[in-house]
Amino acid sequence: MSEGVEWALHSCLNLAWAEQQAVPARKLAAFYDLPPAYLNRQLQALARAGIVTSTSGPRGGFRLARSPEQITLLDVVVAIEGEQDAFRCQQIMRDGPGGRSDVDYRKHCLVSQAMRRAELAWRRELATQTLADIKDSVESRHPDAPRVARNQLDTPAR
Amino acid sequence: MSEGVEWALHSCLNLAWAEQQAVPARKLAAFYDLPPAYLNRQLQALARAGIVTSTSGPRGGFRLARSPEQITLLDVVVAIEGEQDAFRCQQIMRDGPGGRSDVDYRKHCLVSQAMRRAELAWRRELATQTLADIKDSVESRHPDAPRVARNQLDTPAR
DNA sequence: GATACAGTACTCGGATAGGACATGTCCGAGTGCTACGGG
DNA sequence: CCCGTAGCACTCGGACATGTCCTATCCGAGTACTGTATC
Repeated sequence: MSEGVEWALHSCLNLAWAEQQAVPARKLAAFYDLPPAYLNRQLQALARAGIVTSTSGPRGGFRLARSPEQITLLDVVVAIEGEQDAFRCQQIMRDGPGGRSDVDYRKHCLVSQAMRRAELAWRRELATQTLADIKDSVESRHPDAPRVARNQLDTPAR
Repeated sequence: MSEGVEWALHSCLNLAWAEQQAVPARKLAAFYDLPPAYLNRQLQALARAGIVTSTSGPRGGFRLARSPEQITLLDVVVAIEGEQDAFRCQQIMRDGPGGRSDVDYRKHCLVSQAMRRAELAWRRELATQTLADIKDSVESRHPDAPRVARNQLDTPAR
């Protein structure tokens, strides 16, 4: 799995703490000392998925497109990794003895079904947890986290 | 995820139907029209993991190292994909504000914990299902599957 | 006929290329701010 | 003092290199079989 997922999740948390203030990729990258241009690329993926909105120009940047309660971890993972499952059945049974080309073995092959069951368990777990859940957990353990984040992210007064 | 996982699972099933007769990689590959040398590589990984045993020379090949009841899908996946998790925390919080280099954020970072929860659900589902489960399901749905497999895999009498 | 032995064909195992995707970087299009000049 | 406007700095967005891992292949080491010659 791409490490961009980790970056995206932490960045979304920071965006949540930034309230609705637009934060440029440069600042989100500086927060964890990440390559700014590359993080920008991941944030673009989040924008395409409708998780964040982007604004160009000065005072521009990214902000959450909806409240953290309505953003699941699965949303973020899918935005970065893509829709397709990790295990994708190649339907090799079609070339086996008795294989039919008019059968969709992604549904009928029992190996595929078993792997899909595991994949669904994974997705269900990710879909259960929202960004707000993690945010609340962090805040209850580190009450000053929001203040620290805002301090780092807010544009310094000129 | 590597497609070698799919090949390995189907090949293990075929090895189960071959009973304890050694089957060379060439025949397992011919079963689904796969590249023989590359499948051999995957089978080597299974051998290193102790899932199958290998025998060189004529009448040699691979056979299951233990009964299908004692081989979980997780065993096969780990043998091919490796031990490490799909999501591996890079501990970017170490470079963030208040980050400590003496803290293992793979355990303490809540993002990492949430991702790990999902990963554990996935692994648990894979560890629950054994090769025997799939084998029995296939046999109950296609009673002639074992015979077809043995027909294809057994060395023709000379 | 039984046996020893050399040759052979077959198999795994690891070393070796090729290609696809993740990673990382750079520059252009667009936008809002800012400062200046005029009314 | 207020307003319009030109310039500018900043941001995203996509196009362009680089590295790493999956995919695929080939050849050598080892082994069991087979056939033959000998006793």
